[in-house]
Amino acid sequence: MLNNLMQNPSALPQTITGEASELRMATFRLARRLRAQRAVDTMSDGQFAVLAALRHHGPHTLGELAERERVTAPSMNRTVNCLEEEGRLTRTVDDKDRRKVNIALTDEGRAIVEETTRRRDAWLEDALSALTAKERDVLRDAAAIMRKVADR
Amino acid sequence: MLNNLMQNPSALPQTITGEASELRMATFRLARRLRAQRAVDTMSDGQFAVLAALRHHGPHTLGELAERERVTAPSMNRTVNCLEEEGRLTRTVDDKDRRKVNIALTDEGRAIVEETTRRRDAWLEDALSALTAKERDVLRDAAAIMRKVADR
DNA sequence: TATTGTTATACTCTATAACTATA
DNA sequence: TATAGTTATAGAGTATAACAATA
Repeated sequence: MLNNLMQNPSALPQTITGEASELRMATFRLARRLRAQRAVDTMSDGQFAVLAALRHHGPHTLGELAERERVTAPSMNRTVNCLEEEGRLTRTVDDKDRRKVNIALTDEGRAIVEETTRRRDAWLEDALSALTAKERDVLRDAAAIMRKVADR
Repeated sequence: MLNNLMQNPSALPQTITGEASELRMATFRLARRLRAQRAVDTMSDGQFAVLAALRHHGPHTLGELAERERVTAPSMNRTVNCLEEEGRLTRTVDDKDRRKVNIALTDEGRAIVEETTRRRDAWLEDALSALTAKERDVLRDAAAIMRKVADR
C-alpha cells in the first residue's frame, strides 16, 4: 500500500473520492426516508427542530434558540409564537434578567418529539431486522464514525 | 445467540433499538453538515433538488418533476420559473403532445450541480482522510447497506 | 449605552382553486 | 371530456430595519 502510494500518489485520494460520493448519496437518501416518518404531518422541519432542541438540551432563551437553529431572532420569534399558540411550548420571563424569556416544552410538545423519534426508530428497526447480524455490526460501527466525522 | 434469544426474546430487539437511534442521529447530523456545502449560497434546497434530478435522471416534464419532488404542479411551476429566469434550465414544448413542456438543464445549471457535488465530496474526502483505513472500510461497507435500507 | 426581545414590512415557497390549451 | 400546464390568491417561514423594555 505504501509502495503503491509512492509510485502513484493519487491512489489513495481516488479511492476516498469514490467512497465519499457513495457515503454522501447513501446518507442523503437514508435521511430523507427517516425525515418522512413524523408524528405531526403538518409541522414543518423548522418547528420540529425547535421542539427537539428543547427536548434534548433543555430550556433556551429566544436568542439561544435562534443561534442554535441558525435563523434570525425575529424568525425564531415567529416560529416560537406558532408553537406557543398550539400549546407545544411556554414562554416565561427570566427572574434574574427580565429582558430574557425562557422557552420550555409543554407535555404535549415533549410527546410530539418522543412520538416522532419513536416512529423513526421503529421504521429503522424494522429495516435493520431484515439485515444480517454482520451488516448490523457494520452499521453500528459506522454510526460512531459518522458522528465523529459530522462533529469534527 | 439463538439460545439467548429463546431464553430472552427481547434481547435482539433491544439491541436493534439502540442501534437504530444511534444510526438515525448520526445520519441526520452528517446530512446536515453535507447539505451546508453548496456552490450557490442563495439557492434553496428545493431549487437545487430540481437541478440535481435533471442532472441525474435527464429531462422531465413539469408534472414528472412535481411528482418526483412531491410538490404540487403550481409550486413546481414557480420553482421552474425562477430557475428558467436565472438561466439554469430551459422549457420547450413537447413535439408529440403540445400540452407538455420538456424541462432540461442548461450548461450553467449542470455546472452548479457538479460544483456543489464536488464541494460536498471534497469536504467529506477531507474528513475521511483523517480516519484510519479500517474506519474507511467500515464506512464504505455501511454506505452500501444504508442504500439498501433506504431504497427498500 | 448595550442587550434582549418584539413588531413592521417584504420576499420566497408552499398550497388550493380557477383557467387555458391541447388531446 | 380529460389532461398538462399556468395564473390567481392566500398562508407559512425567512429576512432586515425599527422599536420597546431592561441591564
